[in-house]
Amino acid sequence: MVKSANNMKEVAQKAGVSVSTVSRVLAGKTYISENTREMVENAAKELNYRPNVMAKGLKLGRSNAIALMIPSIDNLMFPDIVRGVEDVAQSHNFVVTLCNTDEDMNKEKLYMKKLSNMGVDGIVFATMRKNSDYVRSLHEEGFPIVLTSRNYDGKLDAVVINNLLSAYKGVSYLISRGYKNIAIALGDEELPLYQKRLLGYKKALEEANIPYKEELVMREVGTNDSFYPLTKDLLKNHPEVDCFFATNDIRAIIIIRALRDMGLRIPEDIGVMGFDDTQISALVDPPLTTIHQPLYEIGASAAKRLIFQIQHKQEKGNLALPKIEILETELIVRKSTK
Amino acid sequence: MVKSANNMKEVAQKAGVSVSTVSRVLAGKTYISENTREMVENAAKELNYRPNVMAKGLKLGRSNAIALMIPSIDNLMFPDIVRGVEDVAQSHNFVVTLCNTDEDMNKEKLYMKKLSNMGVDGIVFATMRKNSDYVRSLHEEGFPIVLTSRNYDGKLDAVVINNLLSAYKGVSYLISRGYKNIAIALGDEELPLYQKRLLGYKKALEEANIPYKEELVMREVGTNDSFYPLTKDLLKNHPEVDCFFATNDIRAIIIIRALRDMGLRIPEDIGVMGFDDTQISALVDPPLTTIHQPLYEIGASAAKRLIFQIQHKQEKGNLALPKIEILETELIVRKSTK
DNA sequence: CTGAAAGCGCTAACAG
DNA sequence: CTGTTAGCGCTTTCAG
Repeated sequence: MVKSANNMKEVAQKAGVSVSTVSRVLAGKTYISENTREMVENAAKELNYRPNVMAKGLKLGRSNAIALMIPSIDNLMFPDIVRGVEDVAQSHNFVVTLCNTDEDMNKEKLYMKKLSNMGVDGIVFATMRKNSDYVRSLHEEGFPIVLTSRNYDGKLDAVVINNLLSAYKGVSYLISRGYKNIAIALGDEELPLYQKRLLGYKKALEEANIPYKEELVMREVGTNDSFYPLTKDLLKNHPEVDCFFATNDIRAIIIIRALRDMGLRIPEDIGVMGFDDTQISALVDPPLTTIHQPLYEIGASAAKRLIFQIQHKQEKGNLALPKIEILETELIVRKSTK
Repeated sequence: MVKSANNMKEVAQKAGVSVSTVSRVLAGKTYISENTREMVENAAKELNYRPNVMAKGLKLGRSNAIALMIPSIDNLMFPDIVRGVEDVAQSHNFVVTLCNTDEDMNKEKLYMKKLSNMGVDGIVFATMRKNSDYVRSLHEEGFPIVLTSRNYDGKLDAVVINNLLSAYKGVSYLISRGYKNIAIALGDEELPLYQKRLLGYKKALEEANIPYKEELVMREVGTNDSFYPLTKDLLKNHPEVDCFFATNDIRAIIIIRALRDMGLRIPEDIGVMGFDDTQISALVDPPLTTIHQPLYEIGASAAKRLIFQIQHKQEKGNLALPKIEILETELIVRKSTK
C-alpha cells in the first residue's frame, strides 16, 4: 500500500532539524529561534504536511471528536439540533460523528462500544430512555455525556425545555380562544416529555374548570399514522370536540389531513395546535399554530456543555457536577387555530 | 488525568498471557487453544475491555470512518442522503463524520485538512463546485473520494441523476397536460445540475414547438426567497404564464405562496411543479407534483462506492478507475398541477 | 533553544 | 499455539 508519506520525519529532514523541533514549532507553544521556525514552516508547507490525527490522538489521549446520537435525522426535530451541535463543535475544533439509532438499543450500544474508547471524547444523547443504563454506566466511568430533550434525572448533564409549562401555555391559549373540548394526541408515553405534556394539558384544563376526560386522549399505536383513524374515530364518538392539541407537528399534520377528509375546515370548523415548530410547520396548509422549541440552541448548548466537560476532565481528571439547562419555548400563533 | 485504564495489557495480565495473544483472540483470525481463548474472552468481558480506536487506527493505517460534506443538514435534500450514507457505512463497520460547509470553501478546506490524514478513510462530497480544486488534488494523492449530485467530470467517482432528462420528463408532462406558457425558476447557475435542468426544459419546449423565451426564466438573486417578488413581477409582465417549473421543491413552495397572495388558486388558475420530492412536498398544500430523486439510494450508493474504493486502495495500493453511477428519477403527480 | 529517547495501545512478523 | 520485538506518528520529559 502506498503510504501517505507525509509525516513529521520528512518535514524534519527537509528542514534539517529533529522531529521534536518540528512538533514544537507546529504546536507553537514554546519559543523557537526565528530561523528554524521559518525553515520548518516552509518545509511543512512545501510538503503539504497534514498532521496525523490518529497519532496525535493516541499520544494525547483525545480525539477531538464528539458523537451525537439521535433516533433519525429524517425526523425534522433533528436537523436543527445537529447544526447547533456541529457549529459549536467546529468552533472548538471538534468534529462530530453522527449516529442514527432508530430507537434501537442494540444499534446504540454497538455505536457506544465502538466510540467510547478514543473514538470520540464525549457523546450527546438525544435518545435517552428509562432503561438506557449503559449510558449511565459509561458516565459513571467518567465519560463525558450530555443529554437533550429526553429523560434526565439530575445525575447527567442535560439541556431540555419545560414540557409541562410549554404544554400548559399552549392549551391555555387554546382555551383563551374559546375552545372548550380539546382533545390531545400523545406520543410514546414511556418518554417523560410526553407525560409532562399531558400534565400541562391537564393543568390548563383544571385551571379553566374544564373537566379532564380520558376519552379525549388519543394514544399512538405504532406510528404517527395511527392518528389518522384515531382522529376520525374520536370525532365520531365525540362530535363536541372543537380542537386538537397534538404533541408534535407531524401528528398535527396527520390530524389535519383526517379532519379535512371528513369535510372539516381548519380553523373555521375545528382547531389544531402542534408542538416543536419544525421547519415544515410554517409551510403546511394551514401554517401551524405551535410551540416553538429552540432546537438549534438546544444542540448548541449541549455541545458547549459537553466540550466543557471534556476539558474539565482533561484538566482536573474528573467530570464537573451535572447541570440541567432549561431553555425557553414560545407560543407561535399561525393559522391552524382561530 | 484518570486514564481509561482498560487496555490489552490489563486483559493479558488478568488472563495470564501476552498482549499478542489477546490481540489474536480478539481479532479471531488465527487458531488459539480453546483454553486460552476462553481465559482471554472472560478477562476481556470482566474488565469490560473496549479496543482503543486510535491505537488500532494508527497501527493499521485506517480509521474506519468516512466523512460526508454537505452544504447544510437543514436543507431537506440532505437528511435522506445522510441516512443512506450512514446505513451502509454502519453495515460495513464504518462511522460517519458529518460536515456542514454552508457552501463556504474555507470551511470545507479546514475540514479536509483536519480529516484527510487519518481522520477519515474517505470522503463523500455533496458540495463539489467548479473551482473545488483541492478536492481534485486530494483525489490525485490517492485519497478515496466520491461525489454526489453536483459537478462531476469523469475523473472522480460520482453518483448522480440525469438532470436534463428528468427536467425534460417533467416539462413534457406539463405540456401534455395542456400548459403552454411555462416559466422556469432556476437555481445557482454555476452548478451544472441547474444548467442541465434548463436544457431539459428547453428540449421539452422545442419538441412541442413552443418557442423558448428568455423572459420566462427566473434567476435566483441571493436566496430562495427572491422568487417571491420574482414570481409576482413575472406574472405582471407575462399574464399569459400558466405554469411554473421550479427546479426544487422549496422554490415551488415560495412560488405558490406568491401566487396565492396574488389571489390565484393552484392548480385551478395556475400550475406549479417542483423538483426533488423532499419530505415536505407531500405535506404542503397543495401536495406538490414533482420529480422524485432517490435521495436515500444516492447516499447509499455513494457510501458503497467509497467503501469499495477504500478497500481497493487498502488491498491494491491504489484507487480503482472512477465510475459514474446514474440513478433513475420519477415523475410524481400530486395536486399542484392540473 | 534543540536533540535523543521513551511511550501512547495496538498489530504483525519472526522465532520457537 | 504463543511470546518477543519492532514500530505506526506524535508529544514530552530530560539533557545539554
